[in-house]
Amino acid sequence: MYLLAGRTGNGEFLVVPLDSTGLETAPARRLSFAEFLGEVVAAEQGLPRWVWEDTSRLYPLLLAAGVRVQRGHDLRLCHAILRQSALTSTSELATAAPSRWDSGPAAQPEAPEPHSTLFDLGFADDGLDEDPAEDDAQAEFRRQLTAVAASAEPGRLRLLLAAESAGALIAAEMQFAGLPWCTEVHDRLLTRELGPRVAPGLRPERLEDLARRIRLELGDPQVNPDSQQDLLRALQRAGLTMSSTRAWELQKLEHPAIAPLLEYKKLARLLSANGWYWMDTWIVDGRFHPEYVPGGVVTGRWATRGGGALQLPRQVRGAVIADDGWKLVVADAAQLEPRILAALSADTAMATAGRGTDLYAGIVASGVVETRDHAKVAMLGAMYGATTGESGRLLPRLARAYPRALGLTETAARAGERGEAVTTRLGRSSPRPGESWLATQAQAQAYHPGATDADERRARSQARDWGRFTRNFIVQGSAAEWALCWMAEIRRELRLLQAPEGTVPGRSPVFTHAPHLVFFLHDEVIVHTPAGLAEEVEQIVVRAAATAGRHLFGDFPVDFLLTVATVDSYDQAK
DNA sequence: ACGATTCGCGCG
DNA sequence: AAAGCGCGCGAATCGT
Repeated sequence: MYLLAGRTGNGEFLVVPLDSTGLETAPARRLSFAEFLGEVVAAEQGLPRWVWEDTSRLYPLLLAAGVRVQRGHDLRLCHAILRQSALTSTSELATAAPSRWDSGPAAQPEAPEPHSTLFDLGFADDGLDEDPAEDDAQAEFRRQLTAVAASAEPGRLRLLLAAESAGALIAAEMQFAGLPWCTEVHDRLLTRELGPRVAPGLRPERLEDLARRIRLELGDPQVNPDSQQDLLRALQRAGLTMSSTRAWELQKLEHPAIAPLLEYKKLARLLSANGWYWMDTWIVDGRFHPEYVPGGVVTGRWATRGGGALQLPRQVRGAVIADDGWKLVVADAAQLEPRILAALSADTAMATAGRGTDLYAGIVASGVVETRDHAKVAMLGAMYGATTGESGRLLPRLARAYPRALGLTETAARAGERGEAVTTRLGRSSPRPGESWLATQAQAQAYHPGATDADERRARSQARDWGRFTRNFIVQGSAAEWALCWMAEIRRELRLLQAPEGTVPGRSPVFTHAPHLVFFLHDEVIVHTPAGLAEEVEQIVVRAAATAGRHLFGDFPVDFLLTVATVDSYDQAK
């Protein structure tokens, strides 16, 4: 059963029961927020799917009131998928003129203030926009159901929409719960690396020392190591030939200034990206509450807004510490993208290489290449479109051993070079290139009177760029789908784990008493769990990976191996 | 003075 | 070691 929910113009909530085609089975009910909460809790007994416009705007209100739901359908996210998908390209939804449903990803009215966001604003705040007429949402839902039903792959699309919507619920829940963060440990780490905290704008002691040494070794008392051009000029004056100040270029050089400079760059990065200012801004009551943006990346991966949650450096992961009596279960899908590629292309040889073992090691064991590093760099090259270097040299050997897998990436690349879209396992299609791309291609056609050699070169290079994008899209996007299914399954099973105690489904202090997801990083999750349940959580996470594999690829025999660890702090994992 | 762009680097 | 994909963010620098 579906329950359509939304807000009316005057702050009331509307709930409409719908049948499987999106038609109402009972009149809409107008409810106060308190009534709405009661309705949600009561309805959860029947495991409905909540249909609403935007999970990221409505669900935080429920979470703040202590209410969770199990299943959802996010109209905004699902619209974006169906609008673009090659599987639904002839549907009314895809062919209609652009509407408000095409306004793009989560147009946030204002940047969230870290200290006054969803966790404490409650629902008295009127800053939220009102949902427009519910008719509109219902009509959109019906268009979506129709588009899916008429598509060539309704089963896959249904799974994709369910997974995307589950992701939206999880994203809101993870932001609400937050990642356990120990500011004392973080502060000690910063002090050990940088020296005692100083006022913003000043260099901590260690950085100041290093800056002094750099100036001394370069014989330039003025040079500012924070200024790239300043630094580049000073390095060139010291006789070093280089075109940038990138760390990997510096590493190749022999000069007494290089070592302190590399150290300076590392520490300056730590200070500016995850220093005391970051800590004060983003850690609230021992929790890091990043804002996740499901569907924020073209391929279907998540993005985040603020805090750089998806770039948490290994350096500071020691500050992610489980509460007393709790543990972190950290799980990482091993060589996810190559495994996805093997399954996508039904390449049984590649799947066999990864059966029960590190896939790169399996490639070595099959005699395709000599070392694990070679296997890895060659695989990445195949998925990213490398042509030169080590990776380019190894590719032919990989192609001989795994013709189906490599054939799939090549086909995807050729499609992109022609300006065509490619589609993931569950039905997310890549965007078409823009007008300027098409214009450049047309311009370079041989028969075009104005075309020059330079035009042609530029067009070919641009076509190859787009080919590398589509080549990667199909793998990265399908891997993102697997990860969504994995996480949705973990969430579902965690809920069953806590159910037997006679709790009310919609209302339970999950985030203080029961295992729950607290972090997601493309192919990695963290569950915060009471220590006594950690073993069961590990089993759930492993089982969920196998289930996700079956959901996407049926019986195709590819393993999705995980590295799983139960730890007290994030840096203890792998 | 201030918004947009570039560089460099963190993550997968 | 680093080029081939996808990102976000901060500081310096550019452009107005």
